[in-house]
Amino acid sequence: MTTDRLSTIFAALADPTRRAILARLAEGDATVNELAEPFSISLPAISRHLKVLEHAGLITRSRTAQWRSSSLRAEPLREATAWMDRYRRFWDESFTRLDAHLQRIQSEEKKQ
Amino acid sequence: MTTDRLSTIFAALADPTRRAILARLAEGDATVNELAEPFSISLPAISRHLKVLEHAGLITRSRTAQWRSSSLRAEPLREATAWMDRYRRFWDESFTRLDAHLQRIQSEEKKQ
DNA sequence: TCGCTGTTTAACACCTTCGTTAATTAACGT
DNA sequence: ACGTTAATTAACGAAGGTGTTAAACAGCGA
Repeated sequence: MTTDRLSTIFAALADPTRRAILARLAEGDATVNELAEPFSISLPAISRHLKVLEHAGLITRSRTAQWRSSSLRAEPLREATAWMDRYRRFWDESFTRLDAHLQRIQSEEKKQ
Repeated sequence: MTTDRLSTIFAALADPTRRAILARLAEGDATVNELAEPFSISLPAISRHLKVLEHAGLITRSRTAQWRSSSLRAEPLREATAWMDRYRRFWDESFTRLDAHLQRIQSEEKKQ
């Protein structure tokens, strides 16, 4: 149930191991072994996580010799953020103030 | 596997039906029946989606008489956005410019 | 070619998620 | 009390995610 892009992105982010991998990649490209090192899970498991991230567009992969290097591609996060921004006024103070300001203007316009 | 807050939030957002429900709630509170109306899935299914959203803190629920009204509580989206913001420099142009600016300042400080 | 290192694929188990229908609970109105 | 409306819980099945170990594949280097 679901193959839309946003769902894929959010699903990819819904795993702490994958988020940690992204965090690691933010510091620079890394091989599968390097990425696996901090975790107590097997290499095949990491390999699958990388496949999920790649499928979501959150990483790209290149190979040199027998090493496969992953690099961060955070553009999908922009999409995700863009979606969430629709709800910003429900939490963001400055947005609330802006909203109040606009309402004030509106009600003043009505008076005239 | 996983009960950390951020995972719960992202997992909740990884479903298009749930995102649509949030979109609907952005226009105002609604009962379960009202929320179910646009979808071709059963009421129990909607009821569970609401439970997922509630568990993620994305909605709160109140009851009056036999109706249970849901209302949006987007604060968790702020948390999610906050997490993603760490990667903003990987996609946002203005961030790149800011980054370049900061690096310029830093390297100039080193010269002195 | 052989062996080593790095990584993926295969096969399996387990648990969770998502949907269904049927039954139950809750509160209202008569 | 009874029937109706609103919503949830129960019980079940299909599908998918995550992890494991063992086997396979890929590329290097002697």
